[in-house]
Amino acid sequence: MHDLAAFRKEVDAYARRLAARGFVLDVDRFRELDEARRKKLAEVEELRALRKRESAEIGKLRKAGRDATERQLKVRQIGERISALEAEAKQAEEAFRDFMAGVPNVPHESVPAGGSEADNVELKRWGAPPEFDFEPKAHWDLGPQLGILDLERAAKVARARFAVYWGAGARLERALITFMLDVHTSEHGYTEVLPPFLTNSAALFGTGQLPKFAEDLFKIQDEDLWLVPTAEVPVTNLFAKEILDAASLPVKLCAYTPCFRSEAGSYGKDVRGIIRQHQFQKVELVKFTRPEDSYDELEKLTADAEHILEKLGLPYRRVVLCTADLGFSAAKTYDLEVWLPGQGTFKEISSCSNFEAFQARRASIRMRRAGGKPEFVHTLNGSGLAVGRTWVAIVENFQQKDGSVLIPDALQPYLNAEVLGADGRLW
RNA sequence: GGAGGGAUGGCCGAGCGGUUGAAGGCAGCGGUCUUGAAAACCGCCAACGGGGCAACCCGUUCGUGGGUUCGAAUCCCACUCCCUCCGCCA
Repeated sequence: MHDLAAFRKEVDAYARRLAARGFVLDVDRFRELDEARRKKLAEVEELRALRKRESAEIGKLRKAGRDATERQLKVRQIGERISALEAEAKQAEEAFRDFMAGVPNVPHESVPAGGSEADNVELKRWGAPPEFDFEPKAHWDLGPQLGILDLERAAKVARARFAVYWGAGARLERALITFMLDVHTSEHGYTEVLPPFLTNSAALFGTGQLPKFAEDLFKIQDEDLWLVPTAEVPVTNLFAKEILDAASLPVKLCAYTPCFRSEAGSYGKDVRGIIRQHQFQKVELVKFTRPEDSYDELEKLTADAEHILEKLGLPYRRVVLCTADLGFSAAKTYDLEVWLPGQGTFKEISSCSNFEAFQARRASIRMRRAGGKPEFVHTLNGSGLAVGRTWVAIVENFQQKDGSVLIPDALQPYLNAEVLGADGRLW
């Protein structure tokens, strides 16, 4: 959601910036809806002011023991007109709000212009892709071979695009979650939270998944509850409708949750293996900052996510998304892409964004400086990291010729092992 | 699921249907005092929307949505959430 006063004042500038990300703002429609709404509002308010004055007069008359029947009749008629006008005003307000709710955030000035994801810009690379003296396998071959990944049985108990991890595979997933949370809390200063895995629609509106992207979500039947597509939703909304002390910012939270996505519209993409699943595990980083600090904090948050990859020795690159590839709520996004030898490509493993005040306005997350007025905070979040894809990256990057997988040093204490043997056991 | 109690400003908390946007306290801000700080004392302090260059004016908001009334924080109905007790249960 945008700052209405600013938006109204500079609609054309907003339209230009929105066009850069491929969104066509209907400026005429905006003006029409905005003016209609304000006109109705003014009418209603004028009548309400009149009624207020008249009612007070009646109060005085009656206190003085005088008759006010005539005035009462008159005010009753005003009341009827108010009711009628209120209904119209409400309708105009809703039409306007629906319109605004569908307008995405505008890209930050530092975001490269582009027409598609092909225009995203690589900013850095870390680590060298491993060299193999054999043909490296993809995880969808290696996992089942080791007996640690089972997609057939997952489809039996759920459906396609779910996974069952067995033995060392399950342990590896769990170790990664704990490892990531430990690093973020003890080395990067985040506070761990364990939020609900279901949220209501107000929370999803706050972060921007609703109303536009309902088809990407799983919903509980007959309840106002949805499975979380990312911990961003429950964690960002933790402070919805609150006013934080500016001195307490930035607030840095990290959370593990499973994430549930219907993946409607992604048919044919990443069909093999566990790259794209209806359920996956993720450790998420969320920050609430003062507006002037948010871009510095985005750099730090992204570096925090990168630190996990570096500790695990996984080669990756950082990409800044171009205007066309930006998500609905984001003003700027860095994607971290990990090298996957089985597929010979970099694959997104983390997405770190600054939403500026876009989510804060939708969810009403504010702060107050000493003695000042409430101001909207800036919100940020990023994966730190997607656990399932980290699992894939480890299995594919550290595979040996015999099918065993070397465990990165940083993870060894969590698995109490140095290698995941060709027999699927940890040694 | 059953019975009862509750929801008011950043926080706590009062509030006969008619200058109540709402007492009081805490916190915050400004000042007096002090070498400085604390204490004490004085003053200021809700949010959102609309209008205006501005001073300012108007409206809305006391969990949410309806209703009664000339007029609702205050009365009625429904719902949501929280607390206590009972039942069931990881």
